[in-house]
Amino acid sequence: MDELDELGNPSVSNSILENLNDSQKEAVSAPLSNMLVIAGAGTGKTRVLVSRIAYLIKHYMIEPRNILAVTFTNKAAGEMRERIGLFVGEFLQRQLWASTFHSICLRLLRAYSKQAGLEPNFTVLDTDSQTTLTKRIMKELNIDVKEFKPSEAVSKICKLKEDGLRADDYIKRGRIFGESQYENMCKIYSAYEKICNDENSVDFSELLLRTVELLESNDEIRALQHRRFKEILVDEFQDTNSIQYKFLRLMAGKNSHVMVVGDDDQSIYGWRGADYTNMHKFLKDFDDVHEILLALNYRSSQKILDMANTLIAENSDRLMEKVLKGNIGQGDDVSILNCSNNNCEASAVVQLIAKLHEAGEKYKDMAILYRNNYLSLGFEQSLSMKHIPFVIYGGQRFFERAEILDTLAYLRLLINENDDTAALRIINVPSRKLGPKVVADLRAIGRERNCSMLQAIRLLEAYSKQEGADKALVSLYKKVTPFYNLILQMKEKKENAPLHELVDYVINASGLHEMYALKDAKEGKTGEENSRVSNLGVLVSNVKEFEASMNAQVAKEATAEEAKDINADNSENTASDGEITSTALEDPLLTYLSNITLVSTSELDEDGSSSTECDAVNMMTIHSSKGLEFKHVFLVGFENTILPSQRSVDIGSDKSISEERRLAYVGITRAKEDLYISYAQNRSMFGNIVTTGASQFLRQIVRSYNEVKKEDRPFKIIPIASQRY
DNA sequence: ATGTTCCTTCTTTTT
DNA sequence: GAAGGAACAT
Repeated sequence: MDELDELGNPSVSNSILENLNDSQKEAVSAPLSNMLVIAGAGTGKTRVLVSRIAYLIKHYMIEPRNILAVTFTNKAAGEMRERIGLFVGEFLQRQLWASTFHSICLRLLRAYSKQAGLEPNFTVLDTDSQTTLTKRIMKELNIDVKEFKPSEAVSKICKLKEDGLRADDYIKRGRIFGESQYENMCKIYSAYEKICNDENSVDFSELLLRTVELLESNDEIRALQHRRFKEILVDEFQDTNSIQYKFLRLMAGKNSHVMVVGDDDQSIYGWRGADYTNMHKFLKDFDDVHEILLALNYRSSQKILDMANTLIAENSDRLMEKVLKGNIGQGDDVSILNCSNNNCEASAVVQLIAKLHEAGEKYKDMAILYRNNYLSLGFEQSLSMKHIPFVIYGGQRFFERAEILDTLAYLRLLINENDDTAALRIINVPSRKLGPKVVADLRAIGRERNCSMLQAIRLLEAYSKQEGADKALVSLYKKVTPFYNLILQMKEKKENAPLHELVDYVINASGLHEMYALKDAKEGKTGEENSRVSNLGVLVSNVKEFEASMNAQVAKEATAEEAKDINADNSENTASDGEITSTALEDPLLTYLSNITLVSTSELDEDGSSSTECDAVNMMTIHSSKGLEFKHVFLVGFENTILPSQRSVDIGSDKSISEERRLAYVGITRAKEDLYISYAQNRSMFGNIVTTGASQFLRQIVRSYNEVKKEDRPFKIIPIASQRY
């Protein structure tokens, strides 16, 4: 290649386009325009996205700071940044925004908190606090939390926010035909909104909604974003919900271009609002959309792809029919294991794993995928019995553990003393003899004076020093004094010590350490890897890690500032959005807490450590396997009532079954070389034995090969009889 | 205020 | 079958 660019230098774009196929090249090197890339499973979607960004920077000379890349998970954002760094170097990579919808909104809201109607130190409400808060509201409104579950109310609030409806809008809208709990929801939502505002906190959907409202109402801020973000790229576009779509439309200006990449066949989050028809809408709402299809699969053998193609062809609501074509050969037959019950399914799978390992395969190249978390149990036991190492992804998450949430509640209170939700969580944890009575008294004062519990205590402090103070109030103050002093001491520590010392102090001074040590001891877990005390330790080291990365970032930002000064001539919008980049000036605790709520999982698995390096069999739900690939895949519990789930069958709509079928499709397309699909005729579930049998999806696949000679089918069915191992 | 026992519930999950 | 929550007793 001796192509030269306009300046007569060898073209840098060649190295970016190297090793891409024609349609990938077309996407990466397309002219600056709006683009919809439909990328089937394993067709190099992320690669195209990363290469496109590199191409924008190196070929079109777009400044990294004018590029916004949106992903769904922090993990995906991190990977993307890393891979872009390989192309354009770390210095340029650091200037571009690559993060999740929620992180972007958080950043914008911090920068424009005043315009968005928030105090700058607002906190992000995690799911647990959100449910607790809602429960509290429902109890105060005398709504039966058995009949109408707080979690249902929470998801309703989320849905309403996703539709852009505030409590007032919801009340104005009135009840929709067939809508249950409308009157209750009106009350709950109004109260919820008020408390969040009073407590200066926002939940996840609020991050999006508030940003959308800000951009809609503030022409200046919107124009600023338009000037800044010339190129916007979105990964996993089939997973966007309506408010995220709205956000994208608002962020894109007349002269910006948006490139979205997605696969409607892999849309498996419809149940939480994702709407893959946004891909369709995109074509209508954005001008001159350049459409590109990636169908060449680099991941799986043809027989695996044939199974996947046959399955997904049954879906009638696809936006586009895609037939995945592989380029790594036919491969082996897919094995379908017909097991008589779940126990022999587990032993058969484990035996196969052992056999593969004996043949020299690595455990970490194998994965067991299942529809529901509880299905992992039998496989865990069988693997343990054979002393085969395994890692379970998902399950209970580190930042959702009680001991961690307790610690975080103390920390949140130090940042934002309006946060009654946090205060209520820990005022009596560990026990300080501050029961419901004391709490009710404090909240009564709070209501009267329109302030939070902590501020109520402060008022009490001043009041009880007065002559002739009310005895009941003085005794109330005496009761809460130790707690109040504890918080004051923590605040002092916060000012005078590094973050990790503060966290360590909070854990010990609060008595949480002692309390959880006792609990561990009772369960005989002292010193164990997963004990509560060790989790608290992990939290402290996580804070240390965060501090270290913050310090590194501050150093880098300083050099970046210098560089900016040097190129000051090209600074049309340097000053105008400078405030967004100044994360370094923020309170480190505030930054840490926001990060925690937005980042939480994935990097830290259930041990709280990043244990990716060891050779162990991977176990996870099909949902969490999206985007991953493994040499050998065991797709287990491929049964009626499980996949498709009973609930989706009960709903009875094509839509709900289609999503389950896509889920099965995602599972199948994770496999590179070997795919084993297993099902049991009988399964013991929740204590009793249920007859399940092969999934309707499997029967459909098999049926469609009825006319094909056995040796030409892409699969073989192997009966596994009940026997003892 | 707290410890005990019974009863319910039981997708998928990121942010 | 296990875990978390609510009602009940201490």
